[in-house]
Formats: sequence, structure tokens, C-alpha cells
Amino acid sequence: MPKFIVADDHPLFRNAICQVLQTLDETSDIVEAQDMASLQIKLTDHPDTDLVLLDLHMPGAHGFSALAYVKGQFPELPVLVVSANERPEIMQRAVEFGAKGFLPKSSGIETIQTAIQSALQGAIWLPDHAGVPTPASEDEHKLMEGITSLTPQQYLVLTMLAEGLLNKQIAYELDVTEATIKAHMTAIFRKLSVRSRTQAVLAISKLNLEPPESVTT
Amino acid sequence: MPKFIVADDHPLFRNAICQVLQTLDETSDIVEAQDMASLQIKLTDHPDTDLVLLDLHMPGAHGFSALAYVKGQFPELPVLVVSANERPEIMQRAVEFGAKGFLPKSSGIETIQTAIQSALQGAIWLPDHAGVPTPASEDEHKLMEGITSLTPQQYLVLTMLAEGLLNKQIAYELDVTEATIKAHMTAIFRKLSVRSRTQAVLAISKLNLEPPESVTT
DNA sequence: TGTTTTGTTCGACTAATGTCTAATGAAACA
DNA sequence: TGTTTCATTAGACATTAGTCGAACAAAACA
Repeated sequence: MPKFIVADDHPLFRNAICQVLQTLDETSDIVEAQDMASLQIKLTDHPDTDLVLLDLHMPGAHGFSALAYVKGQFPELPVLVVSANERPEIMQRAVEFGAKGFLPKSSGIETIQTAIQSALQGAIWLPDHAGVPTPASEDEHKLMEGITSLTPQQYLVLTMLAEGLLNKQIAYELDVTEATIKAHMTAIFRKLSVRSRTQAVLAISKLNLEPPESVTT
Repeated sequence: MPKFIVADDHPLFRNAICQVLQTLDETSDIVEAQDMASLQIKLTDHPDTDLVLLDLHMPGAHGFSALAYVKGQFPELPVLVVSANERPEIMQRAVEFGAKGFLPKSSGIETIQTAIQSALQGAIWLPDHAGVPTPASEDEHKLMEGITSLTPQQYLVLTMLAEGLLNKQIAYELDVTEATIKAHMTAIFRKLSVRSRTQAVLAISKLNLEPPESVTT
């Protein structure tokens, strides 16, 4: 009886994945999450999960930083990255940053089945067209390690910073004092090896997958 | 006697392009630039330029913001974007944001010749594999317009902000008072429709071409 | 040539940001 | 059970960022 968590903000696709999981094993225990906050809860509620199918585009998930965060919180948990992105470098990066593989959303049912099964068996799975690996820079790894070492609260604050919010606004949302947010900021800066919120934003935007998308201001 | 400006920070590739230009017309007048600062100078020194070959990766050039800036300073000047990027969406964006076409660096000599000639004749040129156009969002266009309306000094300040520099550091580099930089910031924020440097950085990072590359801090 | 507009510059003031120190509480551990 | 470690919380203080008003010069314009 394998246990899965399917984390994707698109209900239709989430359903489709669940269908495939049922096909593989009727006794599958499937938990769903539609954003990083709910994923966090589901992960702590279900420590016996066998595999997480993680979309890097959910609310609160900023590209690979979401992967880094999950790996930091649950280092032993296998994660299969699911994304609409088709770029080979992105697929390679996912594995390099600790995922069990990369599953494009354009994949057919059989491909999805294969990918999940190899991930469950502990193997790495990548699509045929993943191409030649181009290793990430050392700086990039350092940054991922930094995000990995963030606490849940710190990751949340970083997420809200990446939305362009003021400390005051973040404090209001999280119902704490502005001073608390400032303290979190300082901790985040240390872990990411930066000196200001501007540099922090610049650093994590380097880990984003999709460049030209709608500007959400 | 056509007049060109070749703007690329890679000397080898700049040379190669110049060779091709010579082949097309021996009487070609070719001016070179290796960064945005020198491009700015060359552009004002040579107002009779027929075509600019612009790499979006030079020092001081932050993706499409560099294109927006050049178009803002010289609206009538034809620009052919040259980039190592091979993604169809990027190519489409270049044209949508006012370029005469997109020339991948992997192109053969004949392709380069064709592209330059159509650009000179005023036509739009794109590679075969440019694919189906996916129009940019309205927000994206608004942002491009904002960058277009920046003055040279403001663009320079924005560039340094995108490097993660403090106002104090920018002021020192440009040899003006911190108060001056702050005034520039306020003007930039207005034009980009943002309220803080953090939001400004987030906005322009949406226009970047290359997602996962070395983190230059 | 006189007027207007605009970019650049800056000082004064207000708001936001970041660091340091420290208290509290919970989890890990001996 | 007592100890240690660490996340979370904040207040006090110092620094940085951002707005407003204004002077000055250069360019555009009538």
C-alpha cells in the first residue's frame, strides 16, 4: 500500500495524476495539496509517505527553492518533480538538487506510470529528451543549501518577500511584530549569504524556471 | 554603404559577425560595442546607423530591459537581437518588444546573412523553429514601456540596483550624493509602477532570459 | 530671444530596514 | 529528569531607503 502526496495547484492535472496512481495500485493512499502551506501540513501529518509528486509552480513555491525547502525539511523523502517546463537543463537541475526525477506534464499515461515506479524503487527517472547534463554552478548549490537550511517560518517569510511585500505587511499577515520579521530577515540573509532583501530577491530569482510570465504586482 | 553597430561582449563572436557583414557589403561601416555603456556612446556618436545587432547578455544589459532601453532612446533605429538563447518564446518576445528579428548564435553564416538583409529591408526575421507566438501579457508590455521611458542615467541606476548595490554604493560609483540616487530611485519606481527597490528588482527579473545560470553576487 | 519643459542634483524629513541582545518555550538529548 | 540546543518572539538602536520641495542647467519650443 504505497502512500503518495500529490502537490499541484491545478485541480484537473492533480486528478489525472491520482487516476494514474490508482491504476498502478488500487490500495494507494493518496493525499493532495494545492499550495506550499497545505503541503507543509500534509507532510507533517503523513510522515510515512513513500513519494511526493511536486509541482514547482504552486502558490508559495518559487521554482527550485520549493524543492530545496522540502528536501531540507524531509531529507529522506523521495520527491518527483512535475512541471510544464520542457527544458532539458531544468530537468537536469531537478535531479542535481535532490529530486528522484522529472516528469513533464505533457507526458502520456504510460510514461507517468514508468516514472512513478522507478521513483518508488529509488531510481532516478528522466525523459528521453533530457539531453546532456550541464552541472549547476557552485554558487547555485550554495544557494540551494542555504534554502535547505531554512526553517518553515523563514521559508514562509522568504516567500512573502519574493512577492514584494514590506516587513509591515508580512508581520500583519503572520500576526507578529515587525521586529520579528526583521529578525527572520536577518537569519535568512545569513543563510543565503546576502546582505539585504534586494540581494535575497535577486538570488532566488536565479532559481526560477520560467522567465517571461505575467508580472504579478 | 550600410552602417552597423555590433554590440556583444564576446570578442570572438563579435568578430565573426563583422566578417559576415563585410561579406555582405565590403563598404560596410562597422562600429563595435562590448557593453551597454559603450553602446550608449556609439549610438549617440553614430546617429546614422542602419542596424544594431544587440546581444541581450552584455554587462549592463538585463535581458529584454536592454532592448526596451535602446528602443526608448532611439525609437526609429532597427535592432536585431542576437542571443545564445534558443527558446521560441524568447524569439517571439524580441519581436513583440520592438526588435526587427531574432538571430540565434548557433546560426550558420547563410542564415546570419539572410537575417541581416531582411532586417535592413525593414522586414521581420525569425528562425524556422520560432514556433507559435504566445503574446506577452499586458503587464509585461506596461513594464517594457516603463523601461522605455527611462533616461540614460535612470537606466544606469536601475542596472546597478539589479546588481544588488546599496544607494550609497551607487552614489559612490556615479560620483554623486546619495540623495541624488534616492531621487532617481523614486523616478524609476514611478515609471515602473512599483513602490520599492525590491519590487523593481522583481519586476525586471521577469524580463530576464536565462533562468538557471551562475549566481553572480 | 524669451518661455517652458525636463533631467540632474541635493537637503531635510519620514518611513522602512537591519543588527544586537535577550527572553521564552519546545524539542532533542544525556 | 535536568541540560542543551534552537526556533520564535521582541525591544532598542543604528542604518538605509524613499518622498517632498527646490535650485540649476540644458534642451525644446514659440
